[in-house]
Parts: sequence; structure tokens; C-alpha cells
Amino acid sequence: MLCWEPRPSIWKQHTRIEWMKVTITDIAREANVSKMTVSRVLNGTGQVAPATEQRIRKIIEKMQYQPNLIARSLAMRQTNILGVIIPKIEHMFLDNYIAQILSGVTDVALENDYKIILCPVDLSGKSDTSYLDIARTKMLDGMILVKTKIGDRNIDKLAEGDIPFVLVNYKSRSDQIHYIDSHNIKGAEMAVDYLYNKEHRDIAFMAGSMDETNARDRMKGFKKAIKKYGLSCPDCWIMYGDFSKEKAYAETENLVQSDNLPTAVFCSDDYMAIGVMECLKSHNIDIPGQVAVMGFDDIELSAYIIPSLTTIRQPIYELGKSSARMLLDIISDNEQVENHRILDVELIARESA
Amino acid sequence: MLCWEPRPSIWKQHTRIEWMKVTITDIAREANVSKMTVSRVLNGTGQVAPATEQRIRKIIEKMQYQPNLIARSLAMRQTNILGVIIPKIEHMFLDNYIAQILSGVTDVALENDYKIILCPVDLSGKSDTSYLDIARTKMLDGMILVKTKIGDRNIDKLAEGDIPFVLVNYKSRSDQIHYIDSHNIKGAEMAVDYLYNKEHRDIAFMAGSMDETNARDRMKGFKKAIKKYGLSCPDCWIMYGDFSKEKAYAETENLVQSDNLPTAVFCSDDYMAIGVMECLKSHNIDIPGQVAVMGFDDIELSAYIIPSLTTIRQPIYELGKSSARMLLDIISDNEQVENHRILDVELIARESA
DNA sequence: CTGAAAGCGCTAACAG
DNA sequence: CTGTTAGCGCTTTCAG
Repeated sequence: MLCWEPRPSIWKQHTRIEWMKVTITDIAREANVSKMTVSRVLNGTGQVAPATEQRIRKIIEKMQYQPNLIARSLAMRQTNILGVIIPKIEHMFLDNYIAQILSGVTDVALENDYKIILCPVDLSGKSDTSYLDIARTKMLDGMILVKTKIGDRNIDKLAEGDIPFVLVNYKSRSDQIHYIDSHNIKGAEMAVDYLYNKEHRDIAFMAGSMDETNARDRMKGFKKAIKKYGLSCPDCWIMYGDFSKEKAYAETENLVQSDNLPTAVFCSDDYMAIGVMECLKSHNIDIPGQVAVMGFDDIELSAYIIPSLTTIRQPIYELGKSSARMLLDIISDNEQVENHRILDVELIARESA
Repeated sequence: MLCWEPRPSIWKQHTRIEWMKVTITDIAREANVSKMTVSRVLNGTGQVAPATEQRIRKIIEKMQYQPNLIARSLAMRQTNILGVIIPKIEHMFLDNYIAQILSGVTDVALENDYKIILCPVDLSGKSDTSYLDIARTKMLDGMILVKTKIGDRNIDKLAEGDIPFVLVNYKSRSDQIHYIDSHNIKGAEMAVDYLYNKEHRDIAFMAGSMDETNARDRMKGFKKAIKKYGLSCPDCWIMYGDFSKEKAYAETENLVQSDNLPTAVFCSDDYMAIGVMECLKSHNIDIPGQVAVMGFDDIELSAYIIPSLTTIRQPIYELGKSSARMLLDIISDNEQVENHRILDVELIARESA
């Protein structure tokens, strides 16, 4: 889907789009001043005689004038719009993680008079429209990229351009690239620590999509902790999920069939933990009695499912806020922007482990 | 004169650095044609010689040109952006209802090459910025309004303007105003029918915010059914919630204290049903043994809580899709747009009733 | 089939 | 303090 695909016939568009046409020119004429003077009171730039300003303001209000943001954007080469790039999946806003990020980003954007445009994009890289194309349309002052894949070459191309962007939950090696992440390695270690202290010695791991840095880091943390305690973890206890409940369910089914059950499963995110629990429950395996389960994220559901989920809480909403703040800092040329920030995680102990 | 000399090709000079700033003029110069010809192949309007078109397309691809959408919007007076007006509340995207609407709207918008801009607005009417102002900025081709309040006078003013809009889950009396709703009255009746058939004769009702038409309709349906069966329902069994878990919890607390428990509570939405159940559980009142609970909506959580919630399913995602389709129909001047559509509801029987 | 001229509504830069 | 001129990058109109 290219941006310049043919659009429906022209006359059709014109019949409908009859705007209530109050422009800056109308205000200027009414107030007997030039457009510039009106523009000045609109933007608070330059000086205007108090009397003139009063007169103009009154007319603006009377005529209910609002500046045409498109025209202004074109003139100023700045749109005051931020784009949030999210993977184009089914019902993306029902994904609690994405919803929380969006909440954080939106809250900060609004406070700073920025608008948010949603850009669901096929991140698999198959599609011909990418966020690169979106960047090139000049409609966005900056972008926040969610769930970026490792090895996405477009990131490097984006970095060559001049539109600011921030990656959420992605750990870049390059110092040129701004990102916000949380302490994934440490979080995974905390999970194993907790399980170890609860006398677990046979701990399995459900990994997330290995094309995301946070999935890799969590596995890194898991392995580090396993090694620290000198535990053994056969290959069959390292399962490869994809951050979905369904895949986790299927993998757990295999595990159960193998007849080599661990006493605990640590999952790279909560959705997978829910999948694991559903599978375990279907086999009447007691949680946490026979097998304890831990997750990562602390999504809303985790407190509601039975048994409630013990998990490593990631401050997702804060991740969103933080990334928006960083982006706005870059946009406003704030010299002292750090190129990345790592937020802390926290263990939430509930019933499942 | 030097100033009339053609600018050197930027492509040859700064291959990588400048890719973000390629304009239609650059393409035209490179292809030795006028901007108009490029514009024609971009938009598929007018005729262009096949050979010329090929040449231009190749250059566009080589230079990775994307039209400046802001400039195009200004010239065409059409932005291809839809605004979704949502109440500005804390963590709005975590509201499952809003998330589902958004999913539906986004899916349809994307299919039609429209973008979505998020417009959280203080719907209490106190704030000075309203969706009216947003409409006047001419940045939106149309708007979808979610959770509109009854008696919001701005709606009428909006209707006087010429930006198309659709109300979601709002039943307007005016035929001029487009809206999408679901069968709220019927749904509430279905709930009471179900409870009646399960031998319940003492049924309480937890109403939603009475400034929303769907809350009123659900109460209407409830009362209608109560009357139909000749049941008695004292005032104290009609509780006034606000579609929040917390208020529902508090109201239920009162009910429990009153020592005049019904055998069932029908709630105007699922969040309130969850609040009711939490309160009941805190008093060790068995659900559905002592008191059955029903909700409305069928949000994601409803299947997960214990006991799982029996509820009237509203096709929220479809509501979103439907409203976007209607809006696009209005925008493209489709003559046969209905001015409203009502979607069907469905009873989902689970454990709580 | 192609191009030149004239905006869309606004602001930046420079006069006065 | 205020106005004039010249665009922003694209499309429309009208002429070839």
C-alpha cells in the first residue's frame, strides 16, 4: 500500500469537503490589520499593541476561528504530531502491553501539545510500506517504535535520516540510537532467585520471540542465575515461545508429554505464563503444588487469573511516558538528552509461585 | 543570471544524507518533466505516456521519494486522517471497551488508506478545548466520538459544521446525526429473561452513568422485563454506578449492609459486575449460590475471573468497524448511507449466573 | 499527453 | 509595533 496510490475521483472529494472557511485572512480583514499581526497574537511571537491584540482576540472568538493546522505545519515544517509505530497484529490495542505504552506516550504528548498518530506496520518486513515510508511523508515530528525486531535494517536507515525516534523495550548497541528499556536481565535473575529460595531446583524456561532484545536478555538472565546456583537445566526445559498464550500452551503440552516435569516454569511474559497455566490445569497438575509458574510484565490479567500470577513487574506505562519525554527532548534539541534509559523491575509475589 | 541556473541534482550530490528531503521538484528535474507530470503518475489522475511514467517511477524508487503529505493535504483540503475522540481519563487505553473500539476503527481505516489520530478530550465539558476546536483545525476528514454524554450541546454545533462524524454507542433522536449502537434494551431484557428462567425473582440492578444513552437503555430494558414478569423491585435494588468497578463495589457494600439481599444482580457493564463480585466475595457470599451476578459487554477479563461472568455480549470491535465504515461512506458521499445502525447482542452463559 | 501559473493558509525574514 | 514579500510542497486549472 503505497502512499501515492490513486485516490477516488476528485470531484467526489470536493463536494463533501466544504469546510467552515474562517481563515487568518478573514480575521485580518475584519480587524483591519495584516495577516502577520494576527499570526503574531496567535503565536505570541513578536510584539503587538495591547489594543490591537484585544480587538483581534475578540474577533477571533466571535468568528470562532481556529488556525488551519495543516497550513501552519507546512509553513513551519513542524506538525506537532508524534507517530507510534506498533506491529500490525489482530486487535493490537487489546494487547495490554501496547495499551499501556500508548497510555504513557499519550499522556506526555498531550501535556506538551502534541498529537498522536497510530501507525500499525507490518514489522515482519514483508510488506512494502514500512515506517521508513511514513517517516518520509514528513507528517511526523518524531516516532516511537514499539516491539522492534533485532536485525531490522530499517532502523539504521532511519538513523541516517533526520526524524527523531526512540525505541521502546529494545536495547541497541549503537550510541546513536535512543531507547528505553527495563532491567530484563536482572528481572529474570530475580525470578530464579525467588524460585530457588522456594526450594525449586528443577526450573524450566519459556522464552519469548528471540528476535526481540528483551526476550534475549531475559533468557540471558535466566541462564546466568541457573549457572550461579549450579542448577542443571536440560535443553528440553528451555522452551521457545513467541510471547503468545497459544504457543506457550502447545510447548507446555510437549513438556507434559515428555514425563520430565520441572517443579517450576519461568516465562518470559505473562501471556505465556497464562498459556502454561491453562495447559497445566487441563492436565490437573496443581499450581504451585506440583509446578510453580512465574511470568514477566505484570499485565492486568495477572492479578485476576486463578491462581493469581507471581511475576516480575515491568513499569510499562512508565516506559511509554519515558520514551515520549525522551523523544520530545530530542525534538526540542535538548542537549543533555541521555541516549538511553533503563527502568527498574520489581517482583510481585502472588499465588502461582 | 546565476539564480536561474538549475540546481544541481541532489541525488548525484548527496546520495545518502538527503534522502529525507526529496521533493516532487527533485523528481521532476531528474526526470526532465514538470512537477505536474510527476503528480499525475503519483495520483493516477490524467494521462501520462507509458514511457515517461516508467522513467518517473524508476526515479521515484531510486530516490526513495514519498510525497509530503502535509503539502498534499493543504492543496487538496483533505488529510486522510480520522480522529477518534475519547474521554480523557487515566489510562484510557486500558479500558477494554475503548481498546476494542479503537481496534475496529483502526482496522477499517488502514484498509482504506486513512490514518488515525487520537483525541483524548475532557468530555465533562469543563475544559476550554473541545472536539469542536479540533474539528475547526481542519486536520481531520472525519471524527468518531466515543462515550458521548447525553445533552452534550457541542454535538449539535458539530452537526452544523461540515466535518462528518459518527457517534458510537449513542442513540440520537435526530435523523441528521449518524450513530452506531447495539440493542441495549433488548440485551437487558435477555438478561432478566435468563435470570427469571433460573428461578430468580429478586433481581437487583446496577445502573451505569445515566448521562450515556446506553446506560439509560439498559435500565429501560431491565424495568421492562421486571414489569413483564410482574416482579417487584424496591428502589434499594436499583443502584447507581458509573461504569466503574470501585463505585459498584461501594454500592454493593451498602446493599449487603441493608440485609435485604436479592438473589441476583444484573449490572450495566462487566467492570461493575466485577466490582459487585469482589464485594460479595469479601463477605463470603457465594456466587451464584446465594447471589447470581450478570454483566454486559463481555470484556476480556470476564472469561478469566472466578467465577467466570455470565454476560450480555456486545460486539464492541464490530461497533468500531461499523462506525469507521459509516464515516468513510459519509466522507465519500455515498448516497445510500443509513444514518444509524444497531448491532445485535448475545447472551454468554458462564458460571456467575 | 504535457506544462505554466496560481493558489491552499500559514509563517519567516526583513523592512519600515 | 506593523506590513510586505516570499515561500512551504503539492494540486488545480487552463492552455497548448
